[in-house]
Amino acid sequence: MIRLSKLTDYAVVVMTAMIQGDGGPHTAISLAERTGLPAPTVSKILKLLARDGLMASHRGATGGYRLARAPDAINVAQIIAAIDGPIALTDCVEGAPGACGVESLCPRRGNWDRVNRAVRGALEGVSLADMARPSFPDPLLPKAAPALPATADAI
Amino acid sequence: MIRLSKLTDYAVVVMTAMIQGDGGPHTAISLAERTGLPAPTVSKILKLLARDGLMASHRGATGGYRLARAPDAINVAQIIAAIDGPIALTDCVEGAPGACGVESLCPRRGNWDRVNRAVRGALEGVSLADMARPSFPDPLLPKAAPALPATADAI
DNA sequence: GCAATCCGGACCAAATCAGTACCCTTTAAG
DNA sequence: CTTAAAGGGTACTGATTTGGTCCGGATTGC
Ligand code: FES
Ligand code: FES
Repeated sequence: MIRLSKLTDYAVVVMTAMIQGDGGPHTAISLAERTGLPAPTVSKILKLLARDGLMASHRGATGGYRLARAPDAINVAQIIAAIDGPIALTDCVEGAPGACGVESLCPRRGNWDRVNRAVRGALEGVSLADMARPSFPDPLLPKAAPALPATADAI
Repeated sequence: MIRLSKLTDYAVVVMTAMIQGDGGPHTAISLAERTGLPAPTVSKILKLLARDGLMASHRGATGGYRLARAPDAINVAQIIAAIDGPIALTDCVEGAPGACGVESLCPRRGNWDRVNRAVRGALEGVSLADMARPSFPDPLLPKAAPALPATADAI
C-alpha cells in the first residue's frame, strides 16, 4: 500500500475543522479538542502547515492559527508537500545522484518522473474544499481530476 | 515524501531488464546479474509478481520467468499493487471500520476515496513500456494521464 | 509584569521495511 | 530412476522510518 503518512491525514482533519468554525483564529488546543487528536500532535501539524504558508499564525496572548487561503485555493498536493515533503514516489528522482543504488546499471533513471508528475497532477485536482464536503455518496466528481476510465475499483 | 517501497522500484528494473532480453525465460539469477541487485531480493520480487499474474513462471530444470503480457498491457498501478498491496493512501478507506482512530469525530470519512481514485487513475496511465523507453527528455506525454494544468513543478 | 500562545528543535518508542536464509516442491535432463 | 536445477513458501533479523512527546525560548496582549 502506498502509505500516506498518518500525519497528513490528521492535517486534513484539522484543516476542515478550521473551516467549520468562524473566521477567528483557532488555538492549537481548541482544535485538538474538536478533532479528538492529542494536542502536541496537532501543534506539530500546525507548525508544519504554517511553515509552508498554508496557515497564518499569530503569536501572543490571543494568538492562534487561521487558514492562509480560501479552502478551494488549497489542494491536497500542497498539504502532503507540507507534511511529508516533496511528492516523489521513488528515490531515483531527478536531481539526486547516487540515491538509487543501481543507477549505473539501470537504463531508466528518470522515467519515474513521469509517474511522479501524473500523481502530482491527480493530487492537485482535489481541493481542501472538496475534502470538507460533509459526504457525497455519488461519484459526480464536480471538480476532481478528469476521471480516467478507471478499469476496476479493486486493483 | 510519499514513499513507494524500494522493492517496487526494483520490480520495474527487473521487468524492463526482461524486455530487453530475448523472448526466452529468464532465471532469477541471470536477472540479478544483469540488474546488479542481490539475487534473493530479485527472487522475492519475481515471486510476488508471479503471484499476481504479471509473470509466467516455469519450474524445473530449465525453468524461469517470462512476462505474462505485452509490456504495454502492464501498467505501473498493477506492479505497485503486486508488491505493495492495494493502492490506498490512507487508513480510512471505504471498507475498513475502526481503522482510523478519529473516525467518530471526523466528518469526512470516505472523502479520501476520491484522492485514491485520482492517484490510481494516474498510475494506470503509465505502462511498463513507457518506463522501458530508454530516455525521453520531452514532456510529450503520449499516453500518460490527461495532464492537469500542473501549477508548478516544485510543489 | 504576567500569562497565554506559538516556535524550534531534540528525543524516544513503536511499527514497518529490506534483506537474508532455510527447506520444500516441481520439472527436465541424463 | 536418479539427480540437479529452478521456483515456492515462510520465518527471522537488523535497519530505517514514523508517530508521538517533551522542553526551553520567543512573542504578543492584558
Ligand atoms: S536509477 Fe533508480 S531505478 Fe534506475
Ligand atoms: S475517518 Fe480517518 S480521517 Fe476521518
